[in-house]
Amino acid sequence: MKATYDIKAAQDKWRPVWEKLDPFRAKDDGSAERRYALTMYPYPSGDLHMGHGEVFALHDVLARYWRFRGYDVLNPIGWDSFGLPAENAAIRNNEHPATYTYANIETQAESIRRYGMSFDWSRRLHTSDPDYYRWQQWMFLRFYEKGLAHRKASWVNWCPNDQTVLANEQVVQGECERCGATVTKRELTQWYFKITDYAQRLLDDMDQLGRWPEPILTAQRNWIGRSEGAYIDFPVEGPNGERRAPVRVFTTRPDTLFGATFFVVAADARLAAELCTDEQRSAYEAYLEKVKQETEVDRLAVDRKKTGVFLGVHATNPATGERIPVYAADYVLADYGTGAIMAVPGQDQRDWDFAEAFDLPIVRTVQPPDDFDGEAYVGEGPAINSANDEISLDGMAVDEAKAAITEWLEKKQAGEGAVTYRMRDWLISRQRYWGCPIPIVHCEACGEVPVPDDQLPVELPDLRGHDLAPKGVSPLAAASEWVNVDCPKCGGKAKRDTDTMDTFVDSSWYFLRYCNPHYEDGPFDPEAVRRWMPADNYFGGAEHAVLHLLYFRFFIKVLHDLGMLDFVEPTLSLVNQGQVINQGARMSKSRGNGVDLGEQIDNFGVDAVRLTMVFASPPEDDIDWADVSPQGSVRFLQRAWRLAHDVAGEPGVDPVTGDVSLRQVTHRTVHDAAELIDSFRFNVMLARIMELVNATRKAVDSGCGPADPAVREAAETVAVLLSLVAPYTAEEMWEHLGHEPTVANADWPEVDPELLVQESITAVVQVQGKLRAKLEVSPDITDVDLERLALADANVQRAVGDREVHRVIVRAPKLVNVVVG
RNA sequence: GCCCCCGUAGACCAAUCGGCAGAGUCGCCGCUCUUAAACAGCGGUCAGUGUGGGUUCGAGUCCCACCGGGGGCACCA
Repeated sequence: MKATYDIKAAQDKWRPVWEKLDPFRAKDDGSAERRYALTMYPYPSGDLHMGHGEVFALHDVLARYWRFRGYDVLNPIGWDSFGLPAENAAIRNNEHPATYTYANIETQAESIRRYGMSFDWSRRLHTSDPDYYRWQQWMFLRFYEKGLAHRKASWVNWCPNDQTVLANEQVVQGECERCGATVTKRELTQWYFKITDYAQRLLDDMDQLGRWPEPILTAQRNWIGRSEGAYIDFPVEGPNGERRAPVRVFTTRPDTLFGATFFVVAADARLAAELCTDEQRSAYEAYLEKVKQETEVDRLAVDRKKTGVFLGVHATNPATGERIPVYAADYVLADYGTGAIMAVPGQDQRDWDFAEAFDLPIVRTVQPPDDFDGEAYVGEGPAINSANDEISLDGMAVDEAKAAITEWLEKKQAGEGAVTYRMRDWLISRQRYWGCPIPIVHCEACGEVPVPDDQLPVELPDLRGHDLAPKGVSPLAAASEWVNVDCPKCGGKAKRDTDTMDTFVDSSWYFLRYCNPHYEDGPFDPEAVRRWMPADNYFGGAEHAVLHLLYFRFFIKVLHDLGMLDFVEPTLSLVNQGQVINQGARMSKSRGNGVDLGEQIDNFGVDAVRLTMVFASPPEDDIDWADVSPQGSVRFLQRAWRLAHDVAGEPGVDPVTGDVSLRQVTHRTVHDAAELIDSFRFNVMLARIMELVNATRKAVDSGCGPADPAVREAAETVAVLLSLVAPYTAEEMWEHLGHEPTVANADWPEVDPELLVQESITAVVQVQGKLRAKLEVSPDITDVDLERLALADANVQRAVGDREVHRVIVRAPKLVNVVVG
């Protein structure tokens, strides 16, 4: 029976020691360069799950590594503790959401501690604490003063299950991102943050995000959806020829203006109702009623027939002077561009479909290729049918024609070049209880009145259980004592705003608060933030690509513009960990393939689970738990530990007299591990540690023996490197090797550059690209010498035979390639 | 439909600048230990890189097309 250690005993033994020594508290005293290691804070739903296990294990490698390298590391943890699951649980169990929330936080905190994370617990925060959301209300008021938070009436996404509105970002394929219910539309007055004002800067500043994953940047670019084109004004006249106010459209194809044969307004846009004549009123209203019934899913269905209704008025095409009919239809969106389009069936398939359904004329203004047999032609080609008395586009390429017609429109004051974005403003109102109240009072006399700063926080009233049952309006509306207040301005009768903020507002600034979480003079301590931000790395899931990861960028830009920050991006480095799946599929109750983190830890120990998480794949790849072997991780950790057990030399011995070949492996491993961590290749780093363990084992058993100073050096190196991933095992090793706890305070092994230099290197010799010989050469051999050696080699000469040597490519000291005729 | 990422042993994954396809792990096979088995240890095993072209002295790596998987956007004018 080989010597082993008991991981469970080690877990119980070291936790109190670490908590006493508390080595991971950020010093923030200027004694070392600062690094901010940020990881997405958890939502307190039950205990930690496998996903937390992965992201925490990965994040901790980096945080512990930076500390080893002498940085003063800020590695905080907190909880995203407002949100619907707690509220729904409270309704079910007739209790207060706080009860469920804070109980889960304690459960998770305990699990995180057991998991051996190097967090600085002194900075812990919860977004549901009044101390936290107070400052969110304060920032909301600053946004409000700048016109960046405002109320407007609009058709909004409504989740009939959660009984609340949703932001565009929270609707995925027409379904609620949270609960999966089919989203419907409602016309409501809601609070918005004007993220659209920042669309261009959100795009431009991506240049700074050099260490963000490309897929996230692409997703954000798609989401923002920048389009270049032009606004064009169309004069409108009523049924008897009376002139009406002109209507502006946005188009990306101003070059096709001559082909605009009709005009469409979004059915649900106010403009449609305004344009509609009395004769067409009932037809329009019937149509609008039908449109309103449609869900988002219906609307997005493919191969949908085009529908619409004539509004009784005509527009005039400013290029052709022709009267064209104006329709209302649901294929035009009210809140994109101007809510109205010029329809060019010749160059747009949607318009083509509508033209066919309503028997409208089709004029091509771009010449399709001879072999084109489709309907609308959207490709490149020379303009045709595009001339009037003042301008002719005929013969021009698309880009040239766009520029020419835009210039003409601008000269005629009938339009202008323009850019629009697909992204909409961020809808932040939620008709639910467990969130940050919006600090606005609605006064009968004064209208919207901000709650004065000195009356913050607006705390949530004490509601629980059935008080919180969804009724389509916020549960806060029923708390009459809370709702009815005196107007802060005139003292008259007023009511509090009863909506709460989207919890993505909470997560847009928590990392600023971490820098000094007990700061009392503002949402964050500007000096502390200057010292720590932007975060040096952020670990978290890719599911937030166009949610949190967009919102927090927006928030930082606004705070910058408010003069509160001197940077414009929250972090320049982001890593998205993959998901932990099982048997090729996401874990779920219905599949019955769930894996419980706690059970895995009970079976294999914390260290083996963490090691498995880090070793299984590159951080950004999914881990299929069916493909990995926590038992193999246990085996490796025992092997590593056994090295410490076998070391026979005394502590403090100078390793220089030790076995050189083992020392070379040790030093090479330390050197490479640093580079691998810097490039987030943690799985490869672990492979290198395993290699070192194997080499040391060999040295002990059949090499220099357990008493050689190089063996001690190697074992100590393994302990330090391994502590990044397996802190309990590393601590056991460190103690066994005769050192005081904690290994976290050990010095990062210094690399001796001389031990990285190899005395000889294997050069390969190819003939016609095929391997023919290997030569042991000095690493600093010259091209000339290497070529001579290679050509003299018997195998090479045989491969060359009597053919003529045309060319010899030499890449000393690694390779020679002989090209023969 | 448009855009992005990824395809390497039975599985998970390595392979700095284009330069010997294999570091590590799992699995499997054999041996050692054991009364036996498990555990553990030691040794071994298998691919020419999704397919087809191209560039190059040389391609897993660069380029093009296609196939397969994952993701984003999508009636956005």
